[in-house]
Amino acid sequence: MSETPDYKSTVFLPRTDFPMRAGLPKKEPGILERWAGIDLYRRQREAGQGREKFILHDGPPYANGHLHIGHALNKILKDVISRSQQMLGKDSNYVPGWDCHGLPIEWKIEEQYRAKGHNKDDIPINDFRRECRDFAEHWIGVQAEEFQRLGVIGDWRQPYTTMAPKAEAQIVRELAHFATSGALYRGAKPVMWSVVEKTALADAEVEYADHTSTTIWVRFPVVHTREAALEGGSIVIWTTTPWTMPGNRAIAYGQDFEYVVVRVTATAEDSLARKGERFCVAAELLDETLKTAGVTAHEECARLPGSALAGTVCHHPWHGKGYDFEVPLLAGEHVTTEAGTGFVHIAPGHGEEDYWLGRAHGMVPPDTVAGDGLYFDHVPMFAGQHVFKVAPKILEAMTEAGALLAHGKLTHSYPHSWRSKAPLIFRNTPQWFISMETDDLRDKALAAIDETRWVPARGRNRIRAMIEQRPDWCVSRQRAWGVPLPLFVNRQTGEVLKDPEVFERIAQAFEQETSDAWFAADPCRFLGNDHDPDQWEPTRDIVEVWFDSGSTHAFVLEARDDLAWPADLYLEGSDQHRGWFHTSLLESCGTRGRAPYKAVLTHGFVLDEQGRKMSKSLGNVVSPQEVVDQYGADILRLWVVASDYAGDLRIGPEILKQMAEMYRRMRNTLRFLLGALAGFDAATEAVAEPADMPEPERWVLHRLAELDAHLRTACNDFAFHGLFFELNQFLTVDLSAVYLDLRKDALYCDAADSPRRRACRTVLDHLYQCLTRWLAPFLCFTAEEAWLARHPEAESIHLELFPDIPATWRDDRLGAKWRTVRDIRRVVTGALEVERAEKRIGASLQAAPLVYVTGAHMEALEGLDLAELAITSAVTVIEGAVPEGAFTLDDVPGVGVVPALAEGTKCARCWKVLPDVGSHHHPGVCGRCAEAIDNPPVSRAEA
RNA sequence: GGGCCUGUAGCUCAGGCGGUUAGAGCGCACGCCUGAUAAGCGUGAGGUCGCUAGUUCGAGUCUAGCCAGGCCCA
Repeated sequence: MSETPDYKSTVFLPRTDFPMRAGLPKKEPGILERWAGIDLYRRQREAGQGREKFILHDGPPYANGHLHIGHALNKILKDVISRSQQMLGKDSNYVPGWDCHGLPIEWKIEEQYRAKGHNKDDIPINDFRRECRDFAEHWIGVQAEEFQRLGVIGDWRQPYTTMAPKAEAQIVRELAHFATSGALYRGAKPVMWSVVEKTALADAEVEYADHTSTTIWVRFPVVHTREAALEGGSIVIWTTTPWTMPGNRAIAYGQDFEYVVVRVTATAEDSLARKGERFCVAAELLDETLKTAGVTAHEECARLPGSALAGTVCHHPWHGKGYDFEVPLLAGEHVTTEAGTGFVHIAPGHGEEDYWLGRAHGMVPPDTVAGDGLYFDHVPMFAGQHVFKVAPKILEAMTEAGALLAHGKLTHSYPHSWRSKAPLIFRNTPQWFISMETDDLRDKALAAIDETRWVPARGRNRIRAMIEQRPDWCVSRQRAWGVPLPLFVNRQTGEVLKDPEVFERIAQAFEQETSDAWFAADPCRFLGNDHDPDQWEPTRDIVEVWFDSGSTHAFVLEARDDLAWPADLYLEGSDQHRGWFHTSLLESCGTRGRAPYKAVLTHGFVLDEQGRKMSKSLGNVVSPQEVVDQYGADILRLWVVASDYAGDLRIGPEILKQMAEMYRRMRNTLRFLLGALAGFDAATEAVAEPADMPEPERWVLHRLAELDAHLRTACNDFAFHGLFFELNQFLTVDLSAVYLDLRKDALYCDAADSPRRRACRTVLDHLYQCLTRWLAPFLCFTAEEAWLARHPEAESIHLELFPDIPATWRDDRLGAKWRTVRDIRRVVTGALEVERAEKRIGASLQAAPLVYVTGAHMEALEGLDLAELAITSAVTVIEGAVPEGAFTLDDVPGVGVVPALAEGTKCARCWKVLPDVGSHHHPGVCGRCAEAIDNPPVSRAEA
């Protein structure tokens, strides 16, 4: 017996330098450098010349800290969409931007001054603003680095910012639009006010905490009414803020509530109620009110609907003591019957809803409380007193007036200052508003909502509801860091100067010198010769930052030649229905009559693995920097596209591990393809037509055609998680477990130029071409790495397009046929597993089972070699009844497998067990292998 | 407190008009291979479909309420 040689060197094993382990955290920065080196962004623009544009307009993040996971989600999603549109054949130009003005930065700078012992008010305003500007500048640099590390491609050399001189200038022009149309007006609004810090607070500065308030039930004597039962009686209101009583100007009732008028017939000893008096409260709250007031017996005089109260007028309880006005009853939507009396006392200077209700009825809010919490000198009875200490005196005065029906204490959730923790008050302040009605802004916005595509569709309802009921847009802020409100107000008439030339002079100055010019320059410079500076007073407010970002469409999309207006897509978290989507819509509808976007995509929020909000105290915060350092940006990107971001999404250690697992499968598939394609030359080796290929190859091409359709749908719908699920399924089930597994034999052992092997390598080449390009928008680093591994001379996969899939690849009949084939295969592998467990076989090539099938199955196997499919050395297929004892699967009726060992000897080269092994001139091998050894590949690359 | 939304195996997701034992991949357990090898293949165990009522012959799928969580607003 001759020695059997080692044939391993004659087998075509995979050869590639593409490493199994990615080492992404180290590798990705190198790829980024390469992109910077070839100026990939610029090359993409050149490649996109003349193509249809796709403009995803970036919603500007706020420049004040490191990125968190929500930023990463948002930016990666934008990048993935932008890149996929580019590869669909468009010119997808993405210009990132930043929101720079506003409170959080102002706070930070204030804090720095305080730390140095300076008072903000002592600093020249433009020095202060300079520091804010520098601060924003710094964080823009940091965030730009962090975004780019995630693989986000865009015009990082010329991003936009809301504090750029051109942006500030355009914001002036946008405001001029509203000012000249008359939509901008000066009004008054109660704002959350801290009497400790003597300043208005923004929403973000307010926190809610428990607070104990004095509650009072107060009679308002009725002086005019249509209801006889009310004559001579009183309306009882309930409030938790007695200090607002001097500001009372009206009483609100619920239009649809039932009210009842009662006469008191008996009272408890300490009751403030009087026998014989009549008063009115909501029927639902009568019992509680009577109990609180110590009324022990009563009779009902009348029941009436809320609507009957219209036109009823009361006197203020302190009528005759300086409060000599009428207090009308008004229908109010915010009245509830959850607590109180069903009547809400209205102080238009001290509550948002009060203000708007008063405004709707032409009331001018009275000024009652100064910034330090003291009543103004002109307030009768309480001048100079502090609102937080006045409750006992109010009670006393009410009692004296005979108006107090009851009082108590209530602990409830109440707004407090974030800084001082002191309770807040609502205080009336003059502000500038853009009217929702004057110029039909509300109607325009609602119409624009209908013309916009909202993804997911529910976004439409959400923003619609907000626009329908939102009050006028308050655009002024009493702060320092922002675009100055560029208005001149007539000192006598209060009228706004509407001269377009003045606005343009302001804009020009801002464009030259930033908006600091407003504070530095003499007003004459803007007013010119036509207007007397003694008559016109410049405003000292700044523009609220939402107006800044709401104008980005103007100073970015319209201003840049390489972009387009309106945008194809705005894409932000669902909170932006109230934010950027909302203000951009209003701004654009007000100035241009339509939305600045054609479509709006929203994603949810990132939560931890348990679905909870991330917080430092819970210790469940996942930072993008950590993920990038530990796993790499491609893993984070995979997480984004594999998640269903229509709702909230979760991230945590286990989820990331799973993503890394999925990535491994993708990477190893690419690696296998690269290895198996070593030396493949499509020009000489490829099989052109599917018709000339074996069926497994045609089936894979069919699956690629299906996936291609799915990919294009996913890109157009901006929804990728279904695609990634199917892609993973394809790689795992179709390729790794079936096609690649069964083709290893042909790839490794067939003669280099066997038709079967050539067809297989052709398909592997298609697989490689498709997978690398398909993955490019998503796993932008790995796709590039895999692309360059095979095309070292190429510039970048990101200059390629998605491949065009020939229509001939799609074969739905074959797809159906293969579902049956796979069923049969499952029965065979199941049967082999039993043999394996019984230690009768190890490798499947030791087996040569008998497979019993029906006629239908026989048809499905037509043209196929079941042994090849099942990776056994032989198979005998028998059309006929399944014999007793054969292996079967419940869900594959009609198929039975009787195991048998393959006959013959194991081929030393291909490891199949075959009868002819040893009968050829090369010892220990089968006929095919003997021939393959004699016909080594022609090309050197193949060797 | 109000508006919008979410809740199917450990994880990510499927489950047209309500209809037999609720699916997949990953992970896990066990086994195989040792020519994709810190890889590959196979088999298996995992679910009161958030909870409770109701409609129905029949509900993960329809209705109501509740619970938990998220976003926005107060």
